Amino acid sequence: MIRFGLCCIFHEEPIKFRHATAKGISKLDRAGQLDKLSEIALHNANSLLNALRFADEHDIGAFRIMSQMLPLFTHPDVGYDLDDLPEADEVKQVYGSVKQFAAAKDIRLSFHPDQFVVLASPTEKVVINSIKELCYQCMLSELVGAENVNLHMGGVYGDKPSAIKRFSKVFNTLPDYVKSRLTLENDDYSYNVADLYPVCLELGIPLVYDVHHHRCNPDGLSVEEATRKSTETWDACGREPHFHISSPRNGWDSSKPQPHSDYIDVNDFPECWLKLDRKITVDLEAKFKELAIERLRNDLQTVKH
DNA sequence: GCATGTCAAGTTGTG
DNA sequence: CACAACTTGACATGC
Repeated sequence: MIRFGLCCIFHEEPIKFRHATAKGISKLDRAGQLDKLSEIALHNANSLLNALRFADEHDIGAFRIMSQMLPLFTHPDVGYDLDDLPEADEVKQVYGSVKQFAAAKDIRLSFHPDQFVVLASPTEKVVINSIKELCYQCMLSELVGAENVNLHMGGVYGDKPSAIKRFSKVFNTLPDYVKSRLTLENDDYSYNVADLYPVCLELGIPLVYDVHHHRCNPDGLSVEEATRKSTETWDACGREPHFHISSPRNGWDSSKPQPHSDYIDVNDFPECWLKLDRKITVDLEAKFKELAIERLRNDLQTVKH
């Protein structure tokens, strides 16, 4: 009933994704830049396919794809189009294999743009860059068959309702291939489920419920209530609910419960998720990645809940 | 080789 | 006011 999701990378399994720095790339001439970026893009595409094979063999039903699959794609100076890469055809072919494999094995794919993507920002330039990044990730989502591109609302700027209004306004201007993939996740400082639920319903955006963030940043809702509200937003578009879980590295009593620990403490796993009589996705945000999934699965079976 | 400092980008809270 | 935290360490440089 529960499919567990792995986020971005592996801890022990030797499947690696490569990066590039703008500084390093800038030193090359344009042809050299595209050669290197192409090489990394093809490497990462093959790693993604290997990641899905691993997932299939280990009963992992979801995988989050790292934003840097195509490094520096939206960078103002060294950014590029997929077709600029010498190996664009090979890269696209591997993406096609990824899409086919994920569909055949029912592995749910998602993206999680990083903190620089803030549609609610009052700074126009930040919004423009954010939209550019979302267009990139949604374009890639189409090629590899990813369902979700999951966002945070971002900053408050001293006035939550105004920030949410700015978000809505920008959201409505986005092209369909972007709009149809975006989801909103409650965060650990600013926006909780109570804040996001109304705007998610209004705009038809599914709400990804992160129970760890909810515990760091409570809103008066119980875990059960927040789970129900989130589930409702997924039902509204006929899709499978998607949740996140992690455990605090320094324990719940510390002043900083936000940092993630190596594994998931089975006691942090909401009992109500086990009782939902339906298929759900739970991404594990834990440093030890595939090892954490194996351990949690084991703990859930052996530890009385 | 291996150590260590650095890396495009936003926003918030802590020490 | 610098730094860590956020979905993630890897790359570049210097010895």
